[in-house]
Amino acid sequence: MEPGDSKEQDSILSSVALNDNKAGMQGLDKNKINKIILETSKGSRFYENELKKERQVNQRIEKMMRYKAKVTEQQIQKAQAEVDSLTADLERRRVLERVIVHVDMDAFYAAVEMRDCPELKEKPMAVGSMSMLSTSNYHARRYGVRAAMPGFIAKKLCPDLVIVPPNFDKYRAVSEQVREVFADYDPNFLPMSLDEAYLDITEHLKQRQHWPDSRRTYQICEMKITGELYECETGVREETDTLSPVLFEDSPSSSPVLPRAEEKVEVFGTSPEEAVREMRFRIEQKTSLTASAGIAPNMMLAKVCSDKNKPNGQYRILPERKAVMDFIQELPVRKVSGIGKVTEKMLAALGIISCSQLSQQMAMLSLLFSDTTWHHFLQISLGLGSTRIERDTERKSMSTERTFAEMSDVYEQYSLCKELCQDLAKDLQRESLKGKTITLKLKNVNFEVKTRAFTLQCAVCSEEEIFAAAKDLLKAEIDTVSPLPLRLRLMGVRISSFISADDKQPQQKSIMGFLKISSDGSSSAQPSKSEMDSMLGFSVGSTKEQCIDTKNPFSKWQTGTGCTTEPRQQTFFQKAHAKRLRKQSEQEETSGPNLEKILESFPRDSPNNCAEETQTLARTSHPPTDEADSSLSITNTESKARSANTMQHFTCPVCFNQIETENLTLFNRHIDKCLSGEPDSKSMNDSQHVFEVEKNLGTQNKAKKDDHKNPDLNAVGMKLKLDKEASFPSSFRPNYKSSAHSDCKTPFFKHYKSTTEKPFHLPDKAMSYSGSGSFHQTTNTVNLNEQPDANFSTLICPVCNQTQDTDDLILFNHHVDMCLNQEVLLEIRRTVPPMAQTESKAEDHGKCSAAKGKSKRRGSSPPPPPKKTKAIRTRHTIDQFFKGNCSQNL
DNA sequence: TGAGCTTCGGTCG
DNA sequence: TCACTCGACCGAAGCTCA
Repeated sequence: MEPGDSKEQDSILSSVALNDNKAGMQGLDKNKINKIILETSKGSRFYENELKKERQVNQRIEKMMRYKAKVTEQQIQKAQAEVDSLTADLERRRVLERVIVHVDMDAFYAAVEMRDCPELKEKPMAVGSMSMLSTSNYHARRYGVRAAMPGFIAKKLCPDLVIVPPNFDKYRAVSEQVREVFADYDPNFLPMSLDEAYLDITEHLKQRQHWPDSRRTYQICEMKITGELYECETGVREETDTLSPVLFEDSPSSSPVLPRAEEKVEVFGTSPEEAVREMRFRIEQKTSLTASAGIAPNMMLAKVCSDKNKPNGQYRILPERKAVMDFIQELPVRKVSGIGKVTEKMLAALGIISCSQLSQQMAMLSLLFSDTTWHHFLQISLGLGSTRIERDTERKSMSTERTFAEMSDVYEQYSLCKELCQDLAKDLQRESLKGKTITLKLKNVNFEVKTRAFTLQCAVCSEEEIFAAAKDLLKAEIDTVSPLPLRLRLMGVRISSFISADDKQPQQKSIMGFLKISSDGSSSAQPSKSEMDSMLGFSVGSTKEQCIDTKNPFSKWQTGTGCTTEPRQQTFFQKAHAKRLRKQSEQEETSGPNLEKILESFPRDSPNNCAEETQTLARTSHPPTDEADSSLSITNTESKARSANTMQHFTCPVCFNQIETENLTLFNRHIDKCLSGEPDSKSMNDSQHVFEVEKNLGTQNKAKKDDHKNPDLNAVGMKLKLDKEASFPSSFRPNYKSSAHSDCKTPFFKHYKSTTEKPFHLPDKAMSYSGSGSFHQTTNTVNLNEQPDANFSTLICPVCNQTQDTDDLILFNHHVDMCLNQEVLLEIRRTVPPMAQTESKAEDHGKCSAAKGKSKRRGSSPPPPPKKTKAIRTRHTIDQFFKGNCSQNL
């Protein structure tokens, strides 16, 4: 089928056409509305992209139908047996005892605006903008104007439409009032958004049976006339005719008419219907807004029911199997939350429109769809859903994105990326979350969406850490289309793979922990006073695994952490290191170089340089590859050096010589040469005044080494294998597949520069940790004879801090193992709670399934939703509905 | 082979 | 007057790698 084909135009209607699956939109002239929508959309890039998506769905359907045609009778019979078995199991476990209520405020945002601006009451209005509407009132819905419709199309449908910009602070305040009412019926109610919630009122109803009438009696002013608690809700309007600003004259409400002013009081009964009517009455009294509700034995049904008599109505399914099945039989599948237009279309292709048809073809569905999907279908067809309202379900990801007019300017793109990371970091910190996977989402001007992600080895939460990752993903995309500009219309940043609360505190002392010498992750080349203090053991240090360092001019990735929001504890190795430093410090007070002086030999880096970094990257977005790979991490400093147009002193982290240059590319080359073992004439000419003590130490060691003359050591020592790509253990490197700039040549050992000795001599001998407490040499061969002091190397045990006079890494590993066995175990025994203790803690908090690998995020009532309408992470997903039953039934 | 990761796309309001 | 299709979240499929 060719684009533009009339058949395809009919088809596309399902994509851009009116979705009238919403209260107040029945009986509209859909053809007329769709014609207008089509005319307005046609020819746009959006429309073209929708056509493309439509074709993809059609292909999926064709594929499904081809598969269906090949299904044999035998397969069907086998599938039917499985369906029957599962059905019987589900039936056995059917729970009808709970009374679940779904409450949904009617046209919430629009209703609030109409309440506060009465002249809007009689007009078609919507809340949103010309590009997108959040909701519309019922006058507007008669024209086909609905939520998630672009304002400009809505204007075509209804030229008189008044579009009011949203005021989320106001909606949040009203929502809070509504939630106060909810809490009286179920203190553990589950808010789904600002205007929706699930409640389990089973316990409330039990108590309610014993209440005197007086406790169920309300005056118009929401005053209980008698009883100990004489309360009057605030914000009550005295006049009845101002109570319902939404003006739903055609409301199919099944609830009794609310009391009129002259009646003054209303006594509510003890049944579920009466309790819910009372709740809605109180909401209306308190906010002057109406709500609709559904009452059913589970969440899935309650949700469908709340829509049944919308607006300002309620509907109940009795807790009997027959009542449930009668309700389900004729229910269109599209009415079920979680079944959208694509699933609806695929089911329609199989002749399935209603839930009864769903159950008739379940065997076939089990062959055509994944297990998860057809299990969902089966439960829908049986009218099953979650009977437990779980408030603290685990959030899986958090993101933020923005749509804008075309953006091709690289500088703007990086700036926006930074801004998004900032927003995301704030949200993360608000919910005390840390995640490991950073995803960049890009939508180009043709509406094509791309996501690019990578996963770090440690969870992060700060703006800098997120941006460090996101900017590289962005750079990779910019480079991909280079020299053409990346023409964007949307950018988003997402974080996922959250670590659980328990994981936030390390439970195991690892060798990795040792290598995080950076004390607080501030990671400027010049340690701060606090960092110094920390290194000297005067304050706690970080325990986090390797994080991105945006500020270190030498290293994009380095040990240490920028995760600064949590109280930090020193690892065993950090303590050992601090202890060592303390000793050295004491020694240096009388002799030897001052620690701070040595550290000053590193170039200073601005503590707050991310904006600058963004600019740098933006302006040098297409650097020559050879420069980019080795010096990306230095770009920031480089830019500053360039912009300042001054000579800067840099200390090579490999040979430790000071290099004076204004061009960091040269400095990078120097480092590369050092790493590869080549002499660098420039560096050799530069001053080498810094490490006298180190040289002395080296000389001593050399003398000792020469004494040994071990033939085995010579054999190994002349040609050591060096992992040029990473001069720190490979296991510390982040998983960075998605970026072309993972090359990291200079990190890690910079910290040791702060000491008067080289604890690992890693520049000379790169080792990687094998994971079992030992180090091993890796890959590239380097002739150490070409390096100063290259014909021997001194290894210092990271545990006991004693110099090991051997080049034999096997011997060295053996020594480290021995030390680890002794000291680490002692330390772990002393500081880490026994495993059993941790597990019992998890059990205390977790419910049912909470004792799995993942731990639930815990906490009491969440604060008002930080992100627009999202109050709690659960959504109306099929999964959510069946969660309770799944755990019970499946 | 299966766990983990990445990408795509479905759903909701 | 004009404006010209969002943002958040989750899950499945497909891929990679040990």
